[in-house]
Amino acid sequence: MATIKQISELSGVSRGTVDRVLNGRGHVSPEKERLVRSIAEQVGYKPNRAGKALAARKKSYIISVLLASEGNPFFAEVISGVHAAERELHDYGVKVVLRTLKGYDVDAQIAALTEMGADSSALIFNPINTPEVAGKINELAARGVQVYTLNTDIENCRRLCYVGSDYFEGGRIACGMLGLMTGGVANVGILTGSVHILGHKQRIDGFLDVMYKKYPKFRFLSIMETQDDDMIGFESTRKMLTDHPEIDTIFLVAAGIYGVCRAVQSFLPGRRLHIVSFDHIPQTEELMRAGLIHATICQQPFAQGYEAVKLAFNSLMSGAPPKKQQFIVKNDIRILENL
Amino acid sequence: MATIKQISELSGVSRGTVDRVLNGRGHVSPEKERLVRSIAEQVGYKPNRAGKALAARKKSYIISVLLASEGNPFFAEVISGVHAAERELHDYGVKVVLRTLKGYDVDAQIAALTEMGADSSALIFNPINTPEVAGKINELAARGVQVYTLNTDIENCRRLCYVGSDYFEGGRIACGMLGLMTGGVANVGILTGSVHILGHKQRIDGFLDVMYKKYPKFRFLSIMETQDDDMIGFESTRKMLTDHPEIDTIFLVAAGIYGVCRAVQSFLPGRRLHIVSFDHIPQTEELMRAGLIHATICQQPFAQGYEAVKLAFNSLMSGAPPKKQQFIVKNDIRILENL
DNA sequence: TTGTATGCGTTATCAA
DNA sequence: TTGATAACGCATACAA
Repeated sequence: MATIKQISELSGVSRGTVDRVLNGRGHVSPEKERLVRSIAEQVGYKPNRAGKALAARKKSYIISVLLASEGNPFFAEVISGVHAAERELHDYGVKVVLRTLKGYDVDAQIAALTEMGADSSALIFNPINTPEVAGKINELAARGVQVYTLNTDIENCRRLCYVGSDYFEGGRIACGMLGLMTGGVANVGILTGSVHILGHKQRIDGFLDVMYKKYPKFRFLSIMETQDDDMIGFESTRKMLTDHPEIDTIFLVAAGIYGVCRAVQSFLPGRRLHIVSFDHIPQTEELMRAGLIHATICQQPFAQGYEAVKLAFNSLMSGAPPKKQQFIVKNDIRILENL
Repeated sequence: MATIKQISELSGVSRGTVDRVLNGRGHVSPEKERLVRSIAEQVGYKPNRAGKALAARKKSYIISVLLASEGNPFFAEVISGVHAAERELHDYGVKVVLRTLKGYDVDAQIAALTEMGADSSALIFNPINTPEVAGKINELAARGVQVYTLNTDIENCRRLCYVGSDYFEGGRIACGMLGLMTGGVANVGILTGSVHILGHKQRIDGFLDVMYKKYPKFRFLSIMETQDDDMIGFESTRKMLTDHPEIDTIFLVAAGIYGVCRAVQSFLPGRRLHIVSFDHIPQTEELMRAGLIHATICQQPFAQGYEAVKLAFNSLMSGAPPKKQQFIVKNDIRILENL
């Protein structure tokens, strides 16, 4: 409602001084500082984003996005969301710079962060969960760069907000779906990406949570890793089905789903297993059309990319950090009919 | 990229003239008009929303939202979405005026449209599908009011865009879910709101589409109406279950779900039917916790309200109508674990 | 018909 | 330490 101009009139100081106070630029006498602050408080001053945006065009903000996404089709939609936000914010003097990395190499990620952080107002990325990366985040934050984590979070650091899904809930949903599909009776095998990856572990925890509380007739027989790889997934599944031919239900926690499904087809031909997976990539669609996977839990990748950029923008424009430390997108059940 | 100022410099005419041409205000000589247009074309002029917004603050745009929502809890989330967009756009000189009506009275809706249309730049509402309302939309459009339909569409009129779900797809998903839950064998009863309401009919069409193509062992035994009312729903269900005690699967197309579920409990105590419903209202949650309803198809009510307002805003600010005539939100499967 | 000046809210620059 | 002023892109009232 109130503008800087009004505050300057009410307090009898110039607009410049009000600006200096409100944006903490210093060089203001303590009395005036107090005066302006109290008046701004009274009138409930909130900076106007349109005005800020217009002024910002002269020296525009840069929001950098760094994704370890190359070769991982899941991120295609995340990137679409980033681009959509970019188009929407283009008029407001914001530049969005996107950079991708292949694989999860800590040194490469930190090098990229260093480079991008140099000229960015905000930095959005999917962190590798190591102390080195956390330290880098703190360093950037200390230099005034707003850091956001996307899709994956990291603990004990000064990131402003995590944008992503609730992996534990995702696992619970997967179990709930399998419960509905099997009538509550199932011999379950789990294929995860890696037991060391936090998100995968949380999905399994969620799955087991529902299983123990709600489905006493679920028997959990085996868990193996795919390393997010189709070949390893094939081999793991072969072994699992050989050791436990009574498995009729598979919980696919991560990638490598094509290899797993091929193994199912090869070693249990004609048998109809109940399979639930995560995310929606081209292979998922193919496997669902083939009737191998029956449901997949999605985590709104588009919204993740879009919201992360918008959150950063709003924070830059309003001057205040996000109110919530987490922006959790809803998990989304997909079956063939709503792929 | 290019601004009005730059175009004026390139073309050697004043900013005022460029403005007159680009916004079709007339009083410009044909030659200058052609000149300015060709240059604007060349440089790919797109008006800057921040600048427009700032200028608009002097005489701000009004976006009116009219919802036949009173007494219908489904719309609570739609309204939340409207408010969220309002907060977001507040800085850009836009006022959002919300008004609600009780029930679906054509005269009342038209009267409200007339009143709100008088001082609105854009009008968003869920139309009753009658020629009178269509005529009113055309009248408003002729007077320069941008009209958007929300949640429900209406044919043969000059509304700019429909924001809502795909009801046919919703029905297909419901059948897909029941297919998964029943193993493809079911005796189905359908309880719709009214066979005369287009959205309800489309959901049933979608359901039958999947049923005939994919589930040959589904037997469709009976369809009755609830009139969106719990008492009528109870009575209809009682009759349906008496006439067809073999029913083990219920497709709940619309409201009145509480009455239906109570009837199921009363007349088939202990029997576990497969029930799928639409939308997420407090009753739905209660019935799902009680294990009566197993899945519900939601249509992103929040996004509907939010996107409709934003679409109107973007259109007002960019001067161009939405590119798409429909903004279809995804249908969303919910089970107990992701309510 | 055309051009100019002013203001929207904010920021940056320059002068005092 | 302060204040005045110009600029961002657009719209409009007014002057020519």
